[in-house]
Amino acid sequence: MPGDRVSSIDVARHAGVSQSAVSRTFTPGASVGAATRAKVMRAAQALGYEPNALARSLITGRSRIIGLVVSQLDNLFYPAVLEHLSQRLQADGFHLLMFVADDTDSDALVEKMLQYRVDGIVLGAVTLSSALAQRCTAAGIPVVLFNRVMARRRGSPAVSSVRGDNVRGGRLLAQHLLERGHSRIAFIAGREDSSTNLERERGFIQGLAQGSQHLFARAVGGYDADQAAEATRALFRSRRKAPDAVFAASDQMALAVIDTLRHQLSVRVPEEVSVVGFDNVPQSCWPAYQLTTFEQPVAPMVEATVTLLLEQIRSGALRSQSLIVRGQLCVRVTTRMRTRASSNRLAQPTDPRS
Amino acid sequence: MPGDRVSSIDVARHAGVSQSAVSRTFTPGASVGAATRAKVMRAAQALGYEPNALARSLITGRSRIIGLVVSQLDNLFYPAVLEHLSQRLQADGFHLLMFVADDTDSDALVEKMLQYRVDGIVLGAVTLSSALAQRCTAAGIPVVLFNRVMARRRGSPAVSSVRGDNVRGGRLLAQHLLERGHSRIAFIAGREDSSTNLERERGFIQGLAQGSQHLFARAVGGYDADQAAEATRALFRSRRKAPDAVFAASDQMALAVIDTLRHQLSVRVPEEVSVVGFDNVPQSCWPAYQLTTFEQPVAPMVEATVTLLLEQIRSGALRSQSLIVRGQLCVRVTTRMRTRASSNRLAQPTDPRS
DNA sequence: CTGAAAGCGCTTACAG
DNA sequence: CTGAAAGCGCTTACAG
Repeated sequence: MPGDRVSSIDVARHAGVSQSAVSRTFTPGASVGAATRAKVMRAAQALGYEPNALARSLITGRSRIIGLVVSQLDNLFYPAVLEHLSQRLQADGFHLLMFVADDTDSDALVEKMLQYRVDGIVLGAVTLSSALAQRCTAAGIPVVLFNRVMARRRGSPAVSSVRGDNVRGGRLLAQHLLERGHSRIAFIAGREDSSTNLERERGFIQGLAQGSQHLFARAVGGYDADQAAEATRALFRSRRKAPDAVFAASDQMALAVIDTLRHQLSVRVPEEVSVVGFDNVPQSCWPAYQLTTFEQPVAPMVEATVTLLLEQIRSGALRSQSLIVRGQLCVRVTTRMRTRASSNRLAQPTDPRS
Repeated sequence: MPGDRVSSIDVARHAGVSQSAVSRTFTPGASVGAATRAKVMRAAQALGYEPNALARSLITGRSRIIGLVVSQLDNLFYPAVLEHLSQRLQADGFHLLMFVADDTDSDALVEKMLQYRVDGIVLGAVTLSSALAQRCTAAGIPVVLFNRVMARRRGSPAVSSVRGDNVRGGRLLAQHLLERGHSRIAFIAGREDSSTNLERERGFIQGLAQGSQHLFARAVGGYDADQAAEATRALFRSRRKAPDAVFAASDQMALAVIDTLRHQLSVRVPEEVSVVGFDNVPQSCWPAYQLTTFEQPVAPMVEATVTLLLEQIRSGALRSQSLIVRGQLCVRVTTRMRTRASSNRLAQPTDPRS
């Protein structure tokens, strides 16, 4: 089989130079004479030589592999993240090694990552316990939590993280709903143990409080479309006690809420009920929805993650840093227009649009 | 830093055994005495030892890494594929190394994959030229094309592939539209150079021909939502010459077609126009759409891909095989009900549902 | 079952 | 600039 298993020694022999010369030719920045380099390149070409990155890693102690742990790729937010992250890393000569967290065997997962001697880790799995991050940090491998933070515990080292502005987003969403004159505002939570949900809910409640309101109703959707639909049915079981606005902690859930309202409960959005989400996933601007939401900007979040990671890899020192990436409110059409009396107390539950 | 850079020699010293004994303890199937194994395990635990997979790969000649080349993760079909594939491979002790094809530098991409000594490659990028597959095959690395086939050229070796039943799907979709009494049937193509589009269109035209019809109109959407929307506007520019049914070569495009029809052109689906797609992506069964489509079954396709790949890796022999995975027609509500006269000639363009 | 030793394919001081 | 040599951390015949 041509091209199979050719090593730098083969190339050296073919070119009539030392093996070191071959290595140097393929090491950026190493000093090789022009003539030598030319001979090596010719031989390499002829033999179809590619340096063995595994052997190189063994000696340099750098694999240029970043471990990526994901759990729910069905989350509409992640495909774009994955593509950006992979691309961005690739541009710097790093590549992602994928690990899927199955909830069950997170120990085996860490072991595998350590075995591959990954240079760094991006943790994008909601479900994963902080133990994983701890263990990798203990092994001296930089870890960046993506779209989540770790609950601080006494004695535990801090772990770097990059996330959207959940608290501020929640607050702005609440303000927006208040401005639009809503007074029966419900919240559908994501996974209750997740930092994203905690922060979004906190911000939202703060925002409501600024308008002297509190949550009218609350249900749990677990960041899952089916659960969110179920939560919606529960919230709207009684017409009399139904909310006039819903904040779902993710776009994924918000879209399910809208669908359930429109197609199953025959409730008009936004005429009868306003719905807002969080993330600004691509689907949220589909014409069928045009969801009002708070953006988590993929590119800046990826950029921040890569910066944090590479900075630690290059310096060789673990330095914990929490980055919050600013996003903005995207007002579209799933929230009704302003009522004449936009003070909360006097808000009219009717639709002023038409 | 604890746990940093501990090798089998460190463990051997700590346990008072030879380095070979340590290696054997971590090699499934190797013969080690129970006492030795226990000592080794204890020492390994104490030192936080994990065998270096890179060093192992160097000597075994197997990296247990599969290169995955993707190009458009925005395609709604791929997130599920990626998750399944990664999970399935992980169960067999393999992991995916991600490569994003940027259209521009596919040579550098192949080089990188060869450098990492991947054991196999899954090519999921539409855009990538066949040259890539050729080169990897030439290097003795098993390649499986996912969701595409390579145009056969004289002298070029065949490359394995796994795909859905595009031709049959296209034909069944055409039959379905004919049964529903349509007579002005349009097609919106994906990327015209892709094998998926070629096959789906061929099957569709065959199906129409069986009902003595041919394409009423044709436009190109390039598997892109915006382009598909544009194509829809072009197709429906003149009400008189507008189609009464549209087959978009992917669900992604079909959903965009429906949105454009409903929200921009005020055309009712399915009352005035039926729309069908291809893939059966998760979004196609969202209540807002309930798209009639032809399924590409993710799990079986992934399973076939893994089988093809691992079989070649294990045997060490490249064996080209083309697998077509059966799917089924998913009839939902974007196609109108049967007309009384279901013969094509006499089909009524009115909606018989209500 | 166990250990000593060779070797996988590289990088990188060390001399020259 | 160039080569000889050591060594990264493993696996695996080869003896015993």
